[in-house]
Amino acid sequence: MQLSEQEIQRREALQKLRDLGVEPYPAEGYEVTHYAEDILKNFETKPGDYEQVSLAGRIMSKRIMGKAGFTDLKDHTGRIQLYFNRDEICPDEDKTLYNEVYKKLTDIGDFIGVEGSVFVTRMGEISIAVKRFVFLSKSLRPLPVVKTDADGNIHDAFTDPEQRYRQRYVDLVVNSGVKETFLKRSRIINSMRNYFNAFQYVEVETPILQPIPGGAAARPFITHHNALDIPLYLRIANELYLKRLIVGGFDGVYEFAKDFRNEGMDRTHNPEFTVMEIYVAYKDYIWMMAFTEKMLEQVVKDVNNGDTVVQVGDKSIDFKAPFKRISMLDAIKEHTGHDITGMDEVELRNLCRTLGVETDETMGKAKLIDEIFGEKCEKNYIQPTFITDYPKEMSPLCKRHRSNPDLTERFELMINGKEVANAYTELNDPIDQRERFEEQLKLSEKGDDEAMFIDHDFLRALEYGMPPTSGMGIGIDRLTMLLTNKSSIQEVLFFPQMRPEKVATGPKPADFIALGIAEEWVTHVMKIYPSVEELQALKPTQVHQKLNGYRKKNKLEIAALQLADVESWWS
RNA sequence: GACUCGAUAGCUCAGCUGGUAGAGCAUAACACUUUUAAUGUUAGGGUCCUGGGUUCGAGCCCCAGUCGAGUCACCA
Repeated sequence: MQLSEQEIQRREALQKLRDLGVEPYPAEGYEVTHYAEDILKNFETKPGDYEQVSLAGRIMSKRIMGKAGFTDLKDHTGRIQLYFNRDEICPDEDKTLYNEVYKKLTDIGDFIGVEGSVFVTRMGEISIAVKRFVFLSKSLRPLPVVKTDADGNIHDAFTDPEQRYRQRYVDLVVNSGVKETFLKRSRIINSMRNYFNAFQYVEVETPILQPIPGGAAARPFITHHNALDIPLYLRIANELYLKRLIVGGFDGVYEFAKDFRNEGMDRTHNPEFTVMEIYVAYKDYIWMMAFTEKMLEQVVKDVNNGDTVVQVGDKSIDFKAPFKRISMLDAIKEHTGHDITGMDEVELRNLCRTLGVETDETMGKAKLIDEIFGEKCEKNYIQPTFITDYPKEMSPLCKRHRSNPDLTERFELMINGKEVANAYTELNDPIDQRERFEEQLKLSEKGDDEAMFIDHDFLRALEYGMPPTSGMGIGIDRLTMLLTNKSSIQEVLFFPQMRPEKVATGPKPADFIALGIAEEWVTHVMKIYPSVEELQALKPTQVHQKLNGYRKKNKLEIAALQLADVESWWS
């Protein structure tokens, strides 16, 4: 491994610490009595509470000035300044702890624990006068140093998205605000969970590995189970399992589920993503609309200091319930001026041409309508809006509309021009469901690789009887993007999927050690012979002389090689 | 999948018709007892993403590739 200058220096510092009897990676825990945020917030009103404090965290910056030095410590609540005074740290003659250990052997990134008292510097900054400090963990790699000046300008920000996503741990340490996004994500999920639990609905877990990837139209990931010797799919949805639970007698079930879809990746798509799905018995989609808008209003209030208005880019979005409701056909009428009620496929195709919406031969009636909606209407719904009553062919798991057999009882919730939630009055007629699956099978035979499989066990469950049920799914990643004002899904996933990093293909010391070369020799051997192959292409005598010559020339403090040793590298 | 842009020191970035690489921060050394992006002086640090090509000479020009970002398409 090729170490940079700074990495070598830190390894040397590590050794010096040990030489001085300081353990850089102690085994025991460290007792923390206070946190940075608490001290900064409350010291001035109750200074008496902070005469003796103990904190632990990471060193973020260091400013030494002779016999005193300032260090910024970051714990999980924030940053606070530490004041190290030489004679305070080292009251006796021996000043090593200050001059060596503190001044030279602590680095940005190290974890330390400090004890001391809180005071205010002449510059007016609340700080900790350190009396004792210990190493908790030495950092061997330099962190990027991001500085903020008095006006709040950020200098030398760590901005390269590739590095930020691949090394999220670094991003979290040095970039303020990143952690807040993820804390908010957690609060969004907690708020939703609390809302459901208040209704006594039950949080459940259903299989991620599924023999039939059902519940949505998407290409799945496939894997193989060795003992059963069958293919298994990573779920693309959990809908069919949650409905089985409704069949089994649950009144309401929900799951925060990771789903997996083997499709393209971009700003709004990650191969694995989180969806919350909820199913409630004896309800329909009308009820579900009211349930959903109240839930979202509550979630937004919970994460937004009680406010229902969220700033997203240059738009203000108000989550105050009730949301606007409009049927898909009315939406199209509103934004295109055309009433498509009762139009057949030919008429729709002509309309698409008139409107400049691209079509192709394989598109059926439903797909054409969807295309018009997606092209002409979707982007207009900035404020939360329920789009209702979708064409039947688009929704094979959704119940036929009570007053129009060509439509289904479905809604999607559009916010900021994008779909955030999707819900149905669930289809519970097993005969109808079987027919819909069979239509999907025909699509599949035509080559649609996203058409749904027939799940016979699910049909069997429906045949035992499922109560009228409404279900709703909401994309947690996309909701989080909205509420944190992020335009990329990668900003709301800790570890977004990335292409694997290229591994250095160069030779590894281990390859040479495997030949029997002594460890002390390996780095030198590698300097002369970059690969095992190049070394072994030569004669042992030649290598033997060359290496011993190298040893002499560079005055290496290691024993000369014997020819027999060198010869053994070829065996 | 198509197009556009990017990859140079640990980090952020500069670089010239094509003539062996620069700055700030970080690092090391010295000075300095309350600093605020601390400061001052000095020093070290680079396979200029990879591989080919053109050229006397390539970080720069050409070709191919890798990775990333953006736009579009596809997908929900």
